[in-house]
Order: sequence, then C-alpha cells, then structure tokens
Amino acid sequence: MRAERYNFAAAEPKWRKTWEEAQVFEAGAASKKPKYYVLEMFPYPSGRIHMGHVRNYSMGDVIARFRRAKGYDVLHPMGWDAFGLPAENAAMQGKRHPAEWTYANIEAMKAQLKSLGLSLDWSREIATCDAEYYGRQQQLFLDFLRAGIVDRKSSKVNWDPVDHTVLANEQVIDGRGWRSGALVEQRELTQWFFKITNYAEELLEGLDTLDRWPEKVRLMQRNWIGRSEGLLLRFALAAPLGEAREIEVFTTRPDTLFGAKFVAIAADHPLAKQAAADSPKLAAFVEECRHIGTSVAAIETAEKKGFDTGLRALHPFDASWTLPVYVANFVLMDYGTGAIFGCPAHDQRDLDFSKAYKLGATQVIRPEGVDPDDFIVLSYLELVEAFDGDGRLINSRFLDGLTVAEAKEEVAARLEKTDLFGAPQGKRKVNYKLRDWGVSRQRYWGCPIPIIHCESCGPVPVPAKDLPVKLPQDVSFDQPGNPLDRHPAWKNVSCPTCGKPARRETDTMDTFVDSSWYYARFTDPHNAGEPASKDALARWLPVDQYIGGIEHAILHLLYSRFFARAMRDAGYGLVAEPFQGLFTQGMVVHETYKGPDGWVSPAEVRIEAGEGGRRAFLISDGSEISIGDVEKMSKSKKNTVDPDDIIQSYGADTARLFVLSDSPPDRDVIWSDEGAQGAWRFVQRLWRLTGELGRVAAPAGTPTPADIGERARKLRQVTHRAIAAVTENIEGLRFNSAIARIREFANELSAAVDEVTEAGVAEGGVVEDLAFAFREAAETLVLLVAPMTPHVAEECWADLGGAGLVARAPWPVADPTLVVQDLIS
RNA sequence: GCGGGCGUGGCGGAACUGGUAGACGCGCCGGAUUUAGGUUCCGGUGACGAAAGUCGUGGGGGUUCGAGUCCCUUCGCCCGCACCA
Repeated sequence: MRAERYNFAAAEPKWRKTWEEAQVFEAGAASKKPKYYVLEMFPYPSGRIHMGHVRNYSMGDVIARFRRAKGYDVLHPMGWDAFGLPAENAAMQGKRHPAEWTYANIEAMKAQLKSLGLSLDWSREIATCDAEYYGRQQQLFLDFLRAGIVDRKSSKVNWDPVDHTVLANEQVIDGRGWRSGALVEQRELTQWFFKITNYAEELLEGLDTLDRWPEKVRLMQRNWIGRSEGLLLRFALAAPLGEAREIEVFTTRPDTLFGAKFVAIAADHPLAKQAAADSPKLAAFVEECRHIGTSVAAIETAEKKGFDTGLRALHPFDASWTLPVYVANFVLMDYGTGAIFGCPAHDQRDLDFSKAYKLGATQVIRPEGVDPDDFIVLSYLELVEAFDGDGRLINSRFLDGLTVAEAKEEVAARLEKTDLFGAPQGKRKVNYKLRDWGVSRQRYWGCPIPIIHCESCGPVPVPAKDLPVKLPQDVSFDQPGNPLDRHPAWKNVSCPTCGKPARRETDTMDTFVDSSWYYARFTDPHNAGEPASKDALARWLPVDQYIGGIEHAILHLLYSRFFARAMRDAGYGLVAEPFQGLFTQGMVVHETYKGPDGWVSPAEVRIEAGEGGRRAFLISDGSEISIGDVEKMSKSKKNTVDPDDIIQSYGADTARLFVLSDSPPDRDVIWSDEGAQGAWRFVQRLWRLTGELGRVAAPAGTPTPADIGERARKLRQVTHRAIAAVTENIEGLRFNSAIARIREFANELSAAVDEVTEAGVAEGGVVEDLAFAFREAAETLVLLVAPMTPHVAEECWADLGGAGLVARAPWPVADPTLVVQDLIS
C-alpha cells in the first residue's frame, strides 16, 4: 500500500544505508570512464556544521551526482582542516587536549554531514592533524628544501602579542592579527620561508589561463602579486654619510626624472636611522612615523609629512643639480627599496608633499592635442591634480618630444651605461608586492617542521626514516607560548649527522600549508610512502570544479597554486593549476530579531503575517519584538539556524532543495522558515505526483510504441524540453534556475495528468502511446531532481519500479527533434 | 582613487546569441478539506482601468520592424584592494 505522504524520517536513513553498502560513491571503480574531480573547501572541525556548509556541500553534491550520471568516474572526497588555534584555546580553557577536542568535533560533524546524504567517498577521508597526513607534509617540506624552495632567514616579522605567534603578511589586516584582532608588533626573528616570490611571474601568468574562475578573484590575485616594471636607480650623495654614499630608489616613471624635486626615504630606511643618530629632531620624527597606524582611516587622513635629513642627492644626469633628501611618512620600507624620487607634477602624493614643504614642481609631460596655454601653470601652487597620463616630454633636455614610453626606454638605456661607483647607475627591474611566505608558527597544534638544529652542523633535515615527526601528547597549556618549547624530552635529540646533542625545531607550520595540498592528497589519501603517487595525481588532477567562499580568494587559493608548482618542481609531476574551475558561493543570511534584552534567535520567535506586514513575537511570553535587517548568520546576532533542527523537522532533501533554490548560487540566499516550507511542500509533491503519474504510466521497460499520437507527442516535448533546460542549467551551475525549471516541469505534468483524467482516458488504462509518454515523464522528473533531493528521488524511483538505484542511473538525454520550438509567426 | 558586481512586482529572482517581460518560489487574497493545523489541496495575484485598453525592467537619450538585453549619458547600492613609487 502506497503511503499518502512521503516519510522522510524513514526513507532518508534507509537510502543512505543502501548507497553506503553498494559503495556507489567510491571513486576509481571504473577507470575507463573519464574522470571528474569535484571538491568543496574542506571544513575546520569547529564541532557543528552551519548552513553555509549545507549550501557549499549541497552544491558540490549536485555537481558530483550530475557528473556521475553523465558517465564520469567522479572523485568527491571530504576531510578536515584540523590544525589551528581554536583547539589550543579550547585546551587552555576547557583543559581538554587539542587532539581529543578536535577528533570529537570531527566525529560530531561527520555524523551531521552524513545526515545530508552527500555522495562523498568517505573511504578517502583525511584529517590534517593525522600523523599519516602531516608526516607526508613534512616530507614535502624536505623535498622543497632540497629543491631550493625553502629558505631560512632572519627577517622582520609580524608578531601577534595575543596569540603569541608570527603572522604572514596576508594574515595582517589593517595592522591587526586576522584572528585575534590585536595590534601587530614588528619583531626580528629567524623563520622558515617558502619562496613563493620565485613563482610570482608564473602565478601571475597562470591567471590568464583560468577562464573558469571568477574575474573578481583573478583580479584580486593579480593585485596581490602586484607586478610593476621599472628602474632601480642609484643617486650619489653630495657628501657621504659614514659609509653610505648613495641612495637606491625604485621607480616606474624614469621618464619624469627631469621633474624630480626631492628624494624621500622611509622612516625605517637604514640611512634614516643613521642620519637620526646625529639629529634628535629627526629621531623624534622617525619615532613618530612608527606610531602612525596603518589602518584605512589613518591612511586616508594622514597628511604627507617629512623631515629634511640635510643630505643632498645628485641628479643622475646633472651632477650640479642637487635634490634634498627627506624622510617621509608615506614611503614604505617594504616596497621597492624604501626610497623614491619625487616628481610633484606627475604624482599626487609627491605634489601634496612638495606643496607642504615648498619644494616646487616642474611639468615634464604634456598630453597630446592639448593647448600648452591650458596645461602649463605659472606656479606649481596652482596645480591641484598631478597629471599621470600619457603624453610627450617637455622641459627635459634630451628627452623633449619623446613619448612617455620612449622616454622611459631612453632613461633606462642611458643609466644602464652610466657608471656610478663601479656599477651601472640604473638597472631595469620587475618589482612585486608579493612577499615570501613565512610559515613558522610558535604553536603546538600544527605540523612540526622536520628540522634538527645542531651547533656544529646547523639546521639538519630529519632523515626520511624518522618521519613523521609526531607531536608529543603530554603537553600542558597552563602558560602562554609554545608548549613544544617547554618539552625537553621531545625537544632535545641528537644530531642526525654528527650525533652530538641538538634540539628540534619547535615551530610548527602555518595551517595554510596544510590546506595547500590536501586536494592532491585526496587522490591517494592513505599512501604511507609519499604525499601521493604520480599515477594518482595524473589520474585526478586538476580539480575540475572547486567550490568555496570568496574569503579565500587570495590566501588559500594563491598558496595552493604555489604548492602545485612547487610539487611539480620537487618531482611530483603535478599540473601547475590545481583548480580548473572555481566557484565562490554566497552566504546563507537570515533576518534578525531584537527584543528588550537584545538579540533573539529565530527558534524563540513566532512570525505572524497579515496585511500590515510581518510581525515577530516571543514564543515564551507572546510579547512583540522588532524584526531587523537580513544579515549573515552569526552567533553575535543570534540569527543562526541549526542544520540539525532543520533536518529533524523537514529532512535533508528539504534543506538541500531550499539552499539551492531561490537565489543564484554566487549570491546570498535568505533562509526563512516560509521558504523552507515551500521546499518541504515540493518534496511532498514529488511523491504525490509520482503516484499520480504511476497510475497513468505504462509499466517499466515498455518499448516505444510505433505510433505516437498528438497528445503523447506534446507530453514528450514537455519532457525533453525540461531535460534540455535542466541539463544546461546544472552545467552552468545555475542551480536555482534548474530547480525552477523542474518545478515548472512538475506543474506541466500535474496539468497533463488532470487532462487525461478528465478526458476519461486514465480509468482503465490510457492508450499505449500516452502511457509510454507518461512513463518517460515520470522517470525523467525523478532523474532530474535526484542531484538536489537524492533521497526522495530514490523513494519515488523505487515506487515507479525503476531499475536499480537513481544514484547509478544515467542522465536522461534530450531528443533534439522534440526540443525545437514549434514555429510561431 | 583603482577594480569587480548589481539595479526588473510587496520580496528572492527568471528571461539562451535582441523576438509574448515578470518563469519558479515566498508573501498576500479567495475557496476547499480536516476532530484537530504556523506545516494540506485548488484558484487568483505587475500597475492603472468597469472594459476595450494603456503604462511598465533606476533616470534621460539613441540604434532597430522590435531593446531588460546593444550604444551614449546620468543616478544609486553592494563588495574587494589601497600612500606599492
């Protein structure tokens, strides 16, 4: 007896068990098929999944199921980005060991993810905190070291005083630590670096090949790499200061050299420090510059300030022409050489500075087709905007009349031939904003850097046979800092080379290292001898479709792109671009509620809708509260919805359907209970409609009747047009449109059933051709909706008497002759 | 400042290379069913109009037989980067 309502609570676990037992989702079973690798950014095991995860993984699952149906061998794995600070913080507060905390969270989240019915290959599960994983990462580190991609150098680092660790430049936002929010201090430390700058050009060029990435992300990376072509140029000092007799600057505008009015150096520039030694006032100014914040507000409001060092620089083309040397607050030590020459007429900052210190300005470039009288100013104080466009050179001696490009070339060519202190005075240089990636972190819960420091031999790699260097379990978190540093038994070892007493490197790797190669590990997740076999990498990489949040547009994605190249150069034969297609999904947002005592969670709120609009009331006492803006789900605003609650009351299919419908996947989707109910109704409707269709459809396996009548042909057209449209929409990742089209198809089928029922054809069996068309329509509906709502699809499929599992059924193919529109004049 | 995205009913949003604007859903209105429903089913729903019809894709202009879509111009919102020489 067919149940009137679809019972998700019984059906969902049943089908998940069936899939698992049949190992439907394990990759590599049929390697003759073409491969398709779909990957969603793996989660941090915080303990609970949130709606963002549901959305992210539902999208990936639609793609995985769709591709599987299209005949691909699909790799769709899942794992855990399991190292990181929260585990240590939890350890400090809750007295639980980070490992215990992390693995418990993984278990809890895994159960939640499983309840969503995702078509994941769990046999490939990895956690970055497993020695099985991080041991291979240590191997990679040593491979990179051998390949010259790892460096150890003393450098100024960003020190987070709250988290007691070093941060990469990418992890400093507005001068504050990205996690702690603490003001970052500068410290001089010896650190391990990955030489990502060696790959700057390649990483930049590679962006052009990524035509399935969002333009926005490619641009963000391009800006981050920050390539600029220019000239390194040395100014001789009129009189030496101690040993120093020159200043080197970097410029992208050597053409404006005859418009130079001053040279400016950063407050941290060695020359500034030297000059400050003899001048208390200059020293005070240098100190002041240090304290100016680098926040957005500070930069916008900061005046251009400077201080004359008293030094004078000689113009490269005219030794009788001296330029004052200023320390200036707008010159950055960590870009270029930390020194510039200022051309006020053609650079806004230089103009502001020049006006403040009365340094003058000479216009040396005039746009073409402009009346000189309209362009040339009598006094530079009349200049409001520096002209940085194209034109021809004026007031520039031998450069006069040349274009900007020609003048750049001319100046570079001349200065490359000019000698200054035994070397060419100028040198063409491509400069990048990108810095080397400092990976040392003074934390416990991370991948140990596999190095032993020996007084005689220096830093010695841990021999391959001793990998993995495992984290010790017996550590304490009763004081700040790195517990590894306070663990003598672990720390003190003998040197692998000379056998003398030595100590282990106690720093661990930045957790971004862990996530920079996990996509590669998934191809061969349990390989105990190497990160992954060449065969496995060759079989599966690159990832065909990667899905995740825009927040990783720079860090994670750039590091991963770097790692793929580094692994290639270390002999793993990886392809350069790890992610062929990238999709950045929008957030799940929810309206907020505020009562007299602050934010109220949706679970405590009852919504009443009427002609006066929607109103919110507290369930507890019935008092009315206000409805606020729709915002990103967050604990602070209490506007979160727990996926578990939704799955409990509506089932996984409903949750999946809703996060995929309504909004385009790259935009935010507003979660609302009304919307969830809409999805719920459709899941129920699928079941009901399948029953109705089953009543008028031919039995499974009925061959196409020779004679197709008009009514049947119309129905087949409806079916095949739906196939074509839904297929196209899923391929284009327009899941919202795909679902809309499926609902439309369902509406059309309802109408068709009504029609035949009214016409009386249904009772006692419809005619053969129509019964066949209904059979086709019913199966098609189930097949099309299966990637989104896989459980109910299986239930309907079984009810229709379909062969095998929907999860294994091939995707329907649209008949072109049925898809073409009838001509309308 | 530089860059990216967007502007369509009460709301989220459809509309392929120009071809019936508003698919699909939410909400709302009406009806039905039920011992019982915040969760079921059916119908209606851009605006104005009694109707025929007219007007409608941020504003203005243009190309075209035909424009949400193409061109010019203008207004507004969101996001990212930012003293990078």
